[in-house]
Amino acid sequence: MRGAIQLDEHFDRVGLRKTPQRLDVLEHLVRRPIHATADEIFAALNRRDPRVSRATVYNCLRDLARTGLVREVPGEGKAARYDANLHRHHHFICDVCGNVEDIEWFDVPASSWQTAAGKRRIRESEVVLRGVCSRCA
Amino acid sequence: MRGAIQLDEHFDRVGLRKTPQRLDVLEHLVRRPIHATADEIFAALNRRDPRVSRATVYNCLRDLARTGLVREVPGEGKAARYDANLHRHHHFICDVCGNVEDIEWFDVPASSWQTAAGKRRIRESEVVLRGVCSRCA
DNA sequence: ATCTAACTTTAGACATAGTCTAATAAGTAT
DNA sequence: ATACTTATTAGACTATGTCTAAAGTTAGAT
Ligand SMILES: [Mn+2]
Ligand SMILES: [Mn+2]
Ligand SMILES: [Zn+2]
Ligand SMILES: [Zn+2]
Repeated sequence: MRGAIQLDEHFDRVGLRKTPQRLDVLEHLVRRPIHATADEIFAALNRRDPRVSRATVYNCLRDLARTGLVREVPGEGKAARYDANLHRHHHFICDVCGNVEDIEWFDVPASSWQTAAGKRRIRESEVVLRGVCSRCA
Repeated sequence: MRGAIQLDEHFDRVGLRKTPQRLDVLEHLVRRPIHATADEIFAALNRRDPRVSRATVYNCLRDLARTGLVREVPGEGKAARYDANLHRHHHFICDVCGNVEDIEWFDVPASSWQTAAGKRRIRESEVVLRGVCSRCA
């Protein structure tokens, strides 16, 4: 889906260099799809290589997000959570443990929000489901 | 809708005192329904009465949220935004100016998410619409 | 291959957002 | 009035995020 070739293309297209740090941040998000915070990523990468800096993790996330390789997940927590799952999907937030889980994409038809949206130009609609996850049930 | 009597009842029911600070925080959210941050509320209240403390604003928001008089709005910004509109409604976030606007409630039918939600027990589903607001268009 | 300019990382200072503590103030019960 | 509970306050403290300047790295030109 997003192999080495497409990554080369992407970084080339958006004018960013394919650095080890950027790949490490991206790989962490891909391999542990738990919608990690910047600090969780920093802790993991810095444990394996103490030279990696906090600023770099923030820089990488900013650049990866700006160019569309990752996205920020909406939610109430105080630390931003990131997502490398680029398939269109929604999110579920557990009332008990706070974990953020992916929900397979389903469409909220324009007919639902058309009237309520008025003159606004709608680009996308994401659903945030809340409740109790299967583990906490 | 939420007059003095219901407020008395509410504070009584949840075992909180109806203090001036709590009422001021609540009133600010009601009268300027722009989904303000804690710091925006603190700045406004502190300007009118320099004795009001930052900690109190955070304490009030925490207590009002815990007892259901206000709620936190989902979004990517780094500061939490609060909402005293207790009607069920969705939100729109402008790509350009970042303003958070209310969207009249519409239902995302269970049939939409039932399959994707699996074993999770769903309590509510909120929609976050994104695009360009009427002012930025 | 070397040079050069642009890009990136890094440490740490700085800024913003939020929590906690201990003292004071305000309300409630006896 | 007194004792007790709850709430507010200032400021210390923690957490999250941004910025700066120096050093490291890479791509492209010569
Ligand atoms: Mn996701
Ligand atoms: Mn709202
Ligand atoms: Zn859970
Ligand atoms: Zn706008």
